[in-house]
Amino acid sequence: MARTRGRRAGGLDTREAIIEEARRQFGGTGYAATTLRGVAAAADVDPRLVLHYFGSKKGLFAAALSLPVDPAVIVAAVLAGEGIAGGEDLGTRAARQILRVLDNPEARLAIIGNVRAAVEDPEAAGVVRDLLSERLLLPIARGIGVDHPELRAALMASQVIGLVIARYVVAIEPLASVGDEQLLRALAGTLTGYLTGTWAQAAEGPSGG
Amino acid sequence: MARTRGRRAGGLDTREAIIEEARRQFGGTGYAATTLRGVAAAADVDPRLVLHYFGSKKGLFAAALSLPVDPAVIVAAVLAGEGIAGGEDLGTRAARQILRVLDNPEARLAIIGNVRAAVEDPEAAGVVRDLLSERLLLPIARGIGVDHPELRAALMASQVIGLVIARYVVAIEPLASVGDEQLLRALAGTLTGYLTGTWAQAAEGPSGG
DNA sequence: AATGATATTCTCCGGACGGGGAATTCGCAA
DNA sequence: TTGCGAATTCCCCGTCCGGAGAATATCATT
Repeated sequence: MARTRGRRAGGLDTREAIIEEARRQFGGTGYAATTLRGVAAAADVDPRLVLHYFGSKKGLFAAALSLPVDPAVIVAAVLAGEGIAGGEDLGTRAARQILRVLDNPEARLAIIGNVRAAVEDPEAAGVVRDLLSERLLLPIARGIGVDHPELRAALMASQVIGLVIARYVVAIEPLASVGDEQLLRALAGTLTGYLTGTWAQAAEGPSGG
Repeated sequence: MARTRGRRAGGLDTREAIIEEARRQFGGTGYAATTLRGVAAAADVDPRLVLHYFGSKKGLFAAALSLPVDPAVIVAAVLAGEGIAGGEDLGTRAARQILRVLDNPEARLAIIGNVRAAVEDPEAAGVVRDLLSERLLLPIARGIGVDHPELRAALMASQVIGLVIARYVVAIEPLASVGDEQLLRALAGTLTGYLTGTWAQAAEGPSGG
């Protein structure tokens, strides 16, 4: 607990410390359960300072959990296979990119925080929907010229969301601690099925039982 | 808004009305965002009455969102294929049962509420983990005698969780409004892959990078 | 008709939260 | 060395929440 009022001595970057702690708490406990007071306490700072820097709780959230990766880059990597050993199928490349992003602790916390917020708040849900489905997975599905690209993208999004929650939030074992190679193969199979499977044709019966 | 104090006239089942409204709110907005006062207001009742019946907010949650289906029955149905047209593979039968449960509005709200709560609260996460993974999907994986049943069950759980969130919470289109037949085929493929795929063998290196 | 149980409400409390006003102290430039 | 702006703190407010005590009206039983 700091005591003396006024500006602190030494050039410590307090603002960055607040952001870091906010990332940890938004990612670890969700939007609603994270309080300005809690972040401030953990960052050893007066709550008013958090507001001073970020204006509001939403401002803090936006500052802390803006994605440190560019979706377009990932899309290009998946479609072209650049920087990856050749010969892999599309689903494997997509799975590899997704797991690679989730391996970066900063990006992982940001993604978890956003997904958690999406479950809590409809507005945040829109952000996740736009980013994950429309900006990341839909371009991939469109890029390979398959039928029903939107549905395929949405299904992939569902698996990615489920993976994030099951592995990092609910922590279902042994999924939470499984090695990346094994997880990669499993996930690749699912994504391949969603991307290029032949299940997408509509049934003939109008309301068959 | 009711006004007169004391017991109401007529044999209306107020308790059931409260449970129904609680189910709607827990499922629709999550645990934290649901308030006793909000449920009480929607049920046209004094907040104290909710506490009188259920003791606490957690008590209300438990009463409202206890699953109206028995996991063991579903497991048996999937493993034996009873009541279902024969000749279907295991993944299709599992997918069919899952979608069937999600088609029941009461069960769906309960499941959504539990999944939402699992994302918010670690304790609720334990409940979901236990129910979905250990009581439902793990017995299925064990029942068919395949390797790594725990991992297969966890992966299936991740897809089910993701489906619930993507379809009903985040409402990603066209997944939210796709027909059951199409969704069944897509989901069946994934579950079959997780249940019987050959990806589960471990890599040879003990800690290879 | 009396009586006890139950359903239902009103009023209140302590605590936490998001946010704002204003004071204090430091860094930096003139 | 004076002064301005930024950083940091203390104190405050209104609101909402979960929950408890006590009063009142109806139901069920005798």
